[in-house]
Amino acid sequence: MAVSVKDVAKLAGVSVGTVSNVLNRPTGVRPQTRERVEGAIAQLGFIRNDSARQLRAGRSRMIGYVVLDAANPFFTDVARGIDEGARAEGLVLFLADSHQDADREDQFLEQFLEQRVRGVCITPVDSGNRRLLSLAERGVPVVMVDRAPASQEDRWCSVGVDDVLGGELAARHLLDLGHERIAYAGDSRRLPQSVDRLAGVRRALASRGMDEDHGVVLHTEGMRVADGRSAAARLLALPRRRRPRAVVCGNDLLALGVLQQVIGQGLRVPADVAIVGYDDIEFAAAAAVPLTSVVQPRLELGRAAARLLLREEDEGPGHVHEHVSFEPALVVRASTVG
Amino acid sequence: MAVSVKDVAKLAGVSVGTVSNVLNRPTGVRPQTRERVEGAIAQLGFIRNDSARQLRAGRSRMIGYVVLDAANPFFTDVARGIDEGARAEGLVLFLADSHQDADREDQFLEQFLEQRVRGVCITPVDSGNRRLLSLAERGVPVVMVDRAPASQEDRWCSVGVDDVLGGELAARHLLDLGHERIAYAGDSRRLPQSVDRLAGVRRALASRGMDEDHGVVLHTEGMRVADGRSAAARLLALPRRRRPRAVVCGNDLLALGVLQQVIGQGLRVPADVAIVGYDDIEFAAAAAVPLTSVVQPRLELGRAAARLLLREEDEGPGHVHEHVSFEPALVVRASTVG
DNA sequence: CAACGTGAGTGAAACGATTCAATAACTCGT
DNA sequence: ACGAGTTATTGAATCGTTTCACTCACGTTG
Repeated sequence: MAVSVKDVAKLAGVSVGTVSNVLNRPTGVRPQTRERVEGAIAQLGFIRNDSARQLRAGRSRMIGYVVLDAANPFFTDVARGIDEGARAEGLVLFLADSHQDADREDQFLEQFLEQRVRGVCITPVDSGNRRLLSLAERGVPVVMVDRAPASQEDRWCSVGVDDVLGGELAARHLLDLGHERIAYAGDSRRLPQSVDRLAGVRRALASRGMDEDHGVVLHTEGMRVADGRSAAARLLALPRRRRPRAVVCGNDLLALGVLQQVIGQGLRVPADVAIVGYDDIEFAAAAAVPLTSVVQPRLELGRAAARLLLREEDEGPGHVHEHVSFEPALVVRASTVG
Repeated sequence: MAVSVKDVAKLAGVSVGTVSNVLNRPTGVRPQTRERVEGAIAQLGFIRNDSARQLRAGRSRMIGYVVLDAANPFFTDVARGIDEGARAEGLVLFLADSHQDADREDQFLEQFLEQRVRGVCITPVDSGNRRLLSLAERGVPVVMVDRAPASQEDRWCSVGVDDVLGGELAARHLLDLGHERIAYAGDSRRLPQSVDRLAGVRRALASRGMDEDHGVVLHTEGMRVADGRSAAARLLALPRRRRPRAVVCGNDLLALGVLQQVIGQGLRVPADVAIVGYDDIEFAAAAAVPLTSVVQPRLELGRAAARLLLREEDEGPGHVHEHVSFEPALVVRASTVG
């Protein structure tokens, strides 16, 4: 049924070696022979079997990117950046959505391992994952995406944005507007990004000599729109006096959820509640009240990840892991001023 | 370097066949032997080489889904539906973003072909693509997603929503509100979905005895937010008298773009311009002015696609292609009434 | 006790492309 | 016309798994 190089060789009256040469090193095959082979390929509808190639080569041409939530435009933008870099080297990007679930993440990593991927980019749920270590130990390039370089992390490369600074920018902006109490909404029990952003908020408060009392933490179960709605519900349930009139959100999806809930309750933004998002996704500017948000250079993040991955692959065992960190910036819109 | 079954066999003191049995048919291996093998596997950190398995098996365990725009939440939701179905059968979903570019689409299909995927779901840019036909001819299940069953299309299965009806619902709603002129924005030069939705708008106009004059078509270059902004700019540039005060958009991203532009010009929605979107993505409800939109059952669409794909694979050559069509519905929000 | 079954394990062959040392077929210069 | 040098082609070996016909050792049975 399946057409193989053998069939092509037979039809063209050459050896399999020659067919392979036509496929991989066309120069070095006499034009006349080449045409004959190409004719046979076309006539038979031959298509290379990638499994066989990979088996022989000992590795594939894929790289994988495991994200927390494929429905979050932030990650698709980063993916675009990685894809650009990978494509230039003839590699193909395989996107995997962990839905912020450690088991799924593990499954995907297992898949990647079995597929002998060339490298893995990941924004992990569980960075202590066995297989992740396993990958790294086997010399498969692993790049942590969207994580600021962890202290002693010498197992892999990373690209990230300074999340503490991002949180601080957001909070300082609100403090400058005169807010005395600031809430932070995010999944800070599980995601380091959220932990850092919260730390930034606290740092801003501290730098103005304000203690813990001025901050309220709204822990969420995830970082999606629905989680934002429920966080806002909890916020609004606080006694009026102690309720912060400003919220920093761990990402824009949360912010959109908070916004919906707040408006739905008949309150006004930013008059009654000011909101700062994070990521500045395309929809942030188009929201009911355009969102003030912390911008991250998404495309650059992806490009840098691809660059690091390729470099590690290139350098082999002698490679020294690198950590690239970008700076966030604040975009001010109507959700905080006006 | 790489640990293979051979190494495992040697360490466990059994033959490679037995190792394979432990891996694939654990019952039928004496517990004592099995433990020895499993021990060796753990000790050596053995990991199956999927390329070799696939080569031997003659097929992979992947299915591919080629979308027009991975940043459009509509597609990620459909993907989730497909993923559900595929996962249940032990298959892995591979997402590919064509960016509405025929060349990219073709590249991905080539990849899939070489990988010997088990099936392909696709929302095509170019449904006449050679490789797509090639896939189908080779007996690889192909499912067209988000396309109403084309007339004589007997090459593959399809799942879709009645786009003509969707367009009609949108337009009828506006006509009921008293609008006399209706604009349609979308990439109707390339995307059949958009062509159909436009046809629906026209049908609605015709059913009220209104001729072509009452419709204005704003052709866009794609279906993203930026395309919506430029379409709106063109709309607003029309002489006041002839300018429609209602727009049906080919999808919600376009609608969000239109909304942004219209508001940015200081006009009001829906007072000055009423807007209807399409898809009802999560962000539609959270927009500056919550969008009236045509809902499609995204998850069901994906699930149905997976079901069709698996059925075709199951039935083999005797399979008769099926076409599943869902009905759209309208969700009315503030962008049209209020 | 010979014939038969059964359960456990073996090992060579196969999957399809690539590689590479070994030819074969040329062309030159002398 | 001979050897050296170049270019084009060959085909066996290889990658790691799975499969399957086979062996072997033990009962069971008539």
